[in-house]
Amino acid sequence: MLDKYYQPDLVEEKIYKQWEEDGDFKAPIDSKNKYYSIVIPPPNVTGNLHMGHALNNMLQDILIRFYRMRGRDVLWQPGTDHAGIATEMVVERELKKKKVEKANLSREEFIEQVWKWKDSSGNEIINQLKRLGCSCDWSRERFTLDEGLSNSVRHVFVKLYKDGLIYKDKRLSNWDPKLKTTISDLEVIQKEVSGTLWYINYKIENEDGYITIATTRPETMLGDTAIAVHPKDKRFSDMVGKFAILPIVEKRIPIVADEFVKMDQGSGAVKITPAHDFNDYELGKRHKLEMINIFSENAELNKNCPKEYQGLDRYKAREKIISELKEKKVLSKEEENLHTVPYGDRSGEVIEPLLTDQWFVDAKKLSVEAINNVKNGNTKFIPKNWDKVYFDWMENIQPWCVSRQLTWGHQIPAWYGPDGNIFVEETGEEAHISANKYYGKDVELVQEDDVLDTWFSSALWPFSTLGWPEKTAELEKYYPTSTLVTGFDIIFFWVARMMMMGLYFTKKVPFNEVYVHALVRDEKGQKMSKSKGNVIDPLVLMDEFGADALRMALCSMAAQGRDIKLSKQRIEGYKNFINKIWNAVKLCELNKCFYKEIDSKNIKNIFNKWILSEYENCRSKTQFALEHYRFNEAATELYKFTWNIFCDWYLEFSKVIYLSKNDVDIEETRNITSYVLSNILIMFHPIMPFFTEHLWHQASSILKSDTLKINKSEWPKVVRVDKQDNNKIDLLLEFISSIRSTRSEMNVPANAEIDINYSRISNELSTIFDEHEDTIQSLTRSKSITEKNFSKDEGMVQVIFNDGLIYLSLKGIIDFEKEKIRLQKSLSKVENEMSKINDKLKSENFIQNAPKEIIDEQKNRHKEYVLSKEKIETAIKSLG
RNA sequence: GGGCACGUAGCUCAGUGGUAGAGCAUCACGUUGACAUCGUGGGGGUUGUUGGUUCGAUCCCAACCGUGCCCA
Repeated sequence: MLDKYYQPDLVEEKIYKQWEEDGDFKAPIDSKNKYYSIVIPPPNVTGNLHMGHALNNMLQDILIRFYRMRGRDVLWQPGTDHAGIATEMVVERELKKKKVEKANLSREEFIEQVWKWKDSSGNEIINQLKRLGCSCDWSRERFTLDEGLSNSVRHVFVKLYKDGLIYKDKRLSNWDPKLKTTISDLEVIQKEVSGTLWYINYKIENEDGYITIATTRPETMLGDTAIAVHPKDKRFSDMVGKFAILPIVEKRIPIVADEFVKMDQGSGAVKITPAHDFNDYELGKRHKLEMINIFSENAELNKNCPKEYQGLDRYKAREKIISELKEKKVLSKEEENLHTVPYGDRSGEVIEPLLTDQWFVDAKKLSVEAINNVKNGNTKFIPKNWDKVYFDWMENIQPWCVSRQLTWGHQIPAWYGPDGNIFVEETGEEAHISANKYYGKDVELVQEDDVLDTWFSSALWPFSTLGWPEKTAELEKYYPTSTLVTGFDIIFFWVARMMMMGLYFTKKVPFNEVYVHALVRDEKGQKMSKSKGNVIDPLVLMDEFGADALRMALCSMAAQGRDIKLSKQRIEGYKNFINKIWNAVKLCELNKCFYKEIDSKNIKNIFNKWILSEYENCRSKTQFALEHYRFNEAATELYKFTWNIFCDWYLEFSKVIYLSKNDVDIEETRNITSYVLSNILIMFHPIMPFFTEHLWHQASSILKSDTLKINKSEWPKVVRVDKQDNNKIDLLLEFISSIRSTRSEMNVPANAEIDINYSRISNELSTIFDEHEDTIQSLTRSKSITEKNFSKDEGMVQVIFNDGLIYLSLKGIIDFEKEKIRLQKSLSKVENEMSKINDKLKSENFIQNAPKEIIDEQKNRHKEYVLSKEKIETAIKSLG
């Protein structure tokens, strides 16, 4: 006998352990079934499970378990990435606590510290994924910095370099002065902030006049090398070609014309600092301007500035510049101004565009195939409209800066000779061989200090984790992966880059389908963030409601193209649902249900036929939904069937059968109940793995027992049942509902037994009364069903029902005034509907143009309403 | 500025070219041998606004209003 309640905290861990010990998640390599594979979006080693992870991984787990049950050879490849910046920040913080400064450690010493940290506290998130129930093949767990993956990274870097797709260049890139590294465009967040727009007069050389420029960053004027105006701007046309004198520095700079300048902004003239602004940089290249770098790596002014400014921080410098300009009386105006400022995603620091030597990937060339393969459908986005986002970015792609001035990561496999010549090879030995060839003698080489962007290694994830560049059996069997499940926020960071790398190196797309899911927000629709304090911790929710309830809640809300606003109440609702199933199983235990394969063509009892056909309807819809990533539909279908059909109706019907003396029916009902219940649990298993597994063992006597674990069960196959008599059940359900509704409206106490009377009913209904009297009595709490004409003396109240005349005898209970009001209300409802249909049927346009089925349908509805109307009117009249 | 979503019951959300649904909340009745983590029933909607296409629009189209996100 089952316990009173399901207690997730007592069983989840044990169940998971068992699955793992039994190797249930292991990807088969040798068998020859169709495959299904997913690579996990590798969470960052420093990470903790947040709601986004929970949704993302739960959806993957549903797909993985679903296809495993459908007999596919399944691989869910797990792992983590090394998260260069994030990890360095964490470890630096830890070291500081021990009074150790990173700067005092050698590269090797620091890396050793990071590995130590990773081994002790790095993989927290993996355990959290297990708590969620994720059925990854943990024996294949990978880390972007492990040996195999590092080999792939080096291999790719060298190949791209030799193919001319990676190059080193001095270019303007985003410099994070706090982390002292460059970051890619994608790691820069543009924020709108209010600031000041300063108008400064630059004197024209050898003239009395001046030109007024407007700037939000006056401190950069120390690096100005031109002033630009729009070529069509008449205000300045006579100044173009002349020189202006840069205040403070007192240096002559040209006034140039360029279409880039916006005439209606500021004064119409802008200062140009090519070494510290992306637009100015492009303009500077067009006009061959000098590029003067005025910042150090801390964003302090360097030796290219006047003495008194050197060493000043950029904001201090700004103040000093302003006061000096005021002194010189060349500051003509200050204006409040909204403008965008770039911030570092990780550090939160204002980013400084800086001219530095960096390594770049020629993404433009790689993007061609990446675009084509989405256009031709080799990779499909689901929902489809995400391909627009993908195309938009891909078509405007910029060179990808992949070098980082960090320690933790893949050190770039490039070596410098004494004269600075570069040798890019997979190993130091190979670099030496090339160098020796080049110099004709043995020389000392120094390896590049910089490491690669973490996303560079993540871009190889779908194939590097399978052993590439070796030709492994895994790669052969499971690549291209079937599906990638991810949030839209990393389409650029990750999906796009995997496409480029995958296609270049394997000549195949890395995944056939990309399912892009929503963002999880708080219940007010706000994005969850630590600073807002509105973070809902999935671990806390799992403690409170169990992993399954959380999974079911997320699943039923995972509608395509819509964000999820998660509330506790919703999760609690699914906890209750689990309890409902639990109790249904308990009832089946009491009724001695047992599992046996069924012969669907040979079912005798009408209720059993009916539930099987309802079940099949649910089964096929659920399967379809899961095949098409309609997670919420799958959850809803199963929920509705289980609660509103199986429990609310079928189990109630079955109680009546068990009370009968019909042994054949009882036997069959026990069997069918068990069959349906088993398959409900199997279908729920991908969504709610723990409690379905637990029940499988706890209630093994009544459930399908050919597999020891539900985990190993097969997804149910189609069942074909005779649906001929389903309309009888429909009529019965409708009849019972009408009686219940009338009882309730007449305020008949729920436990009072009543008499049902009828006259002038159809043969169909008459048969139902004959065959299902017990059921009707049980489900309507009535003690008799008798043919009898209306009699006011017996307190008869008419039931609003389409067939015959049905009355409840409510002698002593009935309140005639109340009854009149009730009937009037029904009447006006009916009249309202009738007039709507009447209007339609009267319209010639409708009759001429609408399809025949629709017209017939409306006519039928009309007929039914006419009957109801007559009946209600008679009932009202009879009350006097 | 460009682009993409979204606007349906008090709340959170499904859905459909022909009777608009669910969960939660709410109200009434109820502890009958699975379940009060429950049962039965009720109330609650001008489907953001205005036009257009159509016999018919909540659904398709356009504009507008409002909200959110992405890109510049």
